[in-house]
Amino acid sequence: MFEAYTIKDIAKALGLSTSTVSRALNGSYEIGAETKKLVLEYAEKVNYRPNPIALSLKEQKSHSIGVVVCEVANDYFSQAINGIESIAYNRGYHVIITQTHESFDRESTNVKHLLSRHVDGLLVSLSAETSDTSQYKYLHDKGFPIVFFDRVAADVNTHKIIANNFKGSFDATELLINAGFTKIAHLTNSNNLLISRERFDGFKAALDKHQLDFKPGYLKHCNHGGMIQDEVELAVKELLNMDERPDAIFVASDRLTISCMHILKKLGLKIPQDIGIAGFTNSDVAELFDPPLTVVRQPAFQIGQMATEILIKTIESKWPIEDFITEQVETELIIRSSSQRLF
Amino acid sequence: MFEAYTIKDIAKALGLSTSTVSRALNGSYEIGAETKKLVLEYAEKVNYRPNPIALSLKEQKSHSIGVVVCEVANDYFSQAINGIESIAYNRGYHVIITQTHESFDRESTNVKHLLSRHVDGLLVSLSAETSDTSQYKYLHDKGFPIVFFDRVAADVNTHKIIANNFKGSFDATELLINAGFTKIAHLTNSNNLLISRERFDGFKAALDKHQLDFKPGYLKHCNHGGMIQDEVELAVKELLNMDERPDAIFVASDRLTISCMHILKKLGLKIPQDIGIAGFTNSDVAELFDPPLTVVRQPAFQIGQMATEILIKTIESKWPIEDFITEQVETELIIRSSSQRLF
DNA sequence: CTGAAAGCGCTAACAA
DNA sequence: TTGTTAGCGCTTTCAG
Repeated sequence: MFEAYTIKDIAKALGLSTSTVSRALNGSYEIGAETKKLVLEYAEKVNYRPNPIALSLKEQKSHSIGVVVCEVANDYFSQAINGIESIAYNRGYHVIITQTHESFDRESTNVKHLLSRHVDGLLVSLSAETSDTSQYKYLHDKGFPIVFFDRVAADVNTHKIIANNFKGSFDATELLINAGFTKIAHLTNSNNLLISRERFDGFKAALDKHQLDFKPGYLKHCNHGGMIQDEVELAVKELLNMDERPDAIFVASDRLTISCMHILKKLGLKIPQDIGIAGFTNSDVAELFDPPLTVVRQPAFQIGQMATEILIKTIESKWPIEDFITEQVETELIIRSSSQRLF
Repeated sequence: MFEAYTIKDIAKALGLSTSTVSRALNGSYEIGAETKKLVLEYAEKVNYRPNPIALSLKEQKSHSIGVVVCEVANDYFSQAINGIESIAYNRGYHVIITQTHESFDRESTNVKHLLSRHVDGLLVSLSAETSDTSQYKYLHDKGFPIVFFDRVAADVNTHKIIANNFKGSFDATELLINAGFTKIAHLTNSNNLLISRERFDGFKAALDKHQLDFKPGYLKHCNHGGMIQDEVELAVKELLNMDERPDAIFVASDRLTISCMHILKKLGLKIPQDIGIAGFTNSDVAELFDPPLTVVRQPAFQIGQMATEILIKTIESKWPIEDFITEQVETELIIRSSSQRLF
């Protein structure tokens, strides 16, 4: 079961050469049917498994893919990783996960580490701090397979899988507007991230459509993506202390949404009586919140799967890829009572 | 940055032999200070990184560890994996994660797969369905490094990291009793799992201490660990339909606790007015629930770290390990309003 | 149809 | 102190 039989063992046992055994195992045609059968049966009997490390060394491929995300313990990313693993596993790749904790330095280090591990490709979701994407550009130009998902680099022309952030944001904002909220604040991640900008655009477009003014003071960026509780708390307090206090907040990032809820609770605000809330999150328990939370949910599992499919296809492509695709998937707006206007 | 310089390249460039370069790089003493400096400087300059695959082949070690858990998208396990990664990364190991989805067959397949990948050791948390642990016994007897965490195999004498399930359970149950609940049901995972039995024992001991009868009808097992929503729903409904309906439920597993909350909400029951609740979970948002949920929380991150430390120590031990340790860590009881008696 | 041998990158025993 | 060489498991020319 776990003793490693090698090709050599088989060759010796059967009085053949290693190359013959190798050929038999790989279904080569230039081999006698007899010998082939013999080898296959014996291999089966001893439960022979080729040594993947030897194969990797030979093929100059590690059969592993590197993943760069901000955090594993995050609903969106744990679901995405689930999707990544599910595909990778079936295709014979393993997955090396690294976390940036929203730091650009750690992101760079992780990428270098993954490369030194000779991963065959990279699945990347940028850190909130990242504005310099030159390392990816460099690698991509060299022909190294990279697929971005969710937090993509606008200026690297490779494969990307993203949600329809504009629409997700637009719909949620419009929902708040239709519910009767007129002073809607927007709490979002670092502006470095394209998703932040797209989500802001959706937010803004909904305001425009309904002839609501956009107040710059209503826009708050948490540049550490909610990693630093105090940063979020400060932002929320600033919103609440404004002369014309917002009557609702639309939050544009998973972790931020949760942090925001914690802070509003801590401050003793009633939702939605004191303030309405809607936000991006993939939490499976938003329904259980007090009050149940209106959310924009992304198909994280599928996004992980799609990104991995494309990455592996790129890795295994015989030809240099020229056409890089950007796949966009739809978000889902789940309406609950946190976005009802009750005052 | 990503061109792979090899020892051979360095040797050629410097007019040395590969072995000299190797020795210089590995800080061997049997080498001239001059040469060493030369090599190191050049290696630094071209950013030489040893090929881990070649190393693995040579050392007959993959520098990877296999992880077997039921699910990644689960608060407890995603936190544990976070801990696992944090240690493994620093020690130069990578982590291959596999999921059982609570199926014994998948668990067996995963273990075989990991072995064929030549992982150097295994970090295992059993599936709810697993009662046959012979594959682990077999491997362990062969000297293969295995560390169990959380859901351990009682009959395999290897390293184990577990929470103090008895006490966690006892304390939570006693809390419910002290709050005034007298008819406390126990919703738990498959009895195959030692943690289920330990948690039941803690539950039972608290009842005994307070002279409360244990009603067998109040004990419900969900053998699929909450993976099958209908199973949980049936169990909860059976409890609610009993002649002497329980006035509280103590839930003994992360996923089950969440499922139970979903179902009670769906059935329109008010917590804690209609029924009190406390349960094991590592959710970071239990505070936001309606009502805030009283939980038993495990130090999942640390458990992951400890398990990985011990596994790597075992892997790297020069001597066959004889003494296998079982580390027990304390749980934390976080008291919130779901366990208050309001009727 | 089958075997011998080289080579993937690296280490280590053996020579010099 | 340095170089030569074999070998880790496998595939793949090149001979036979």
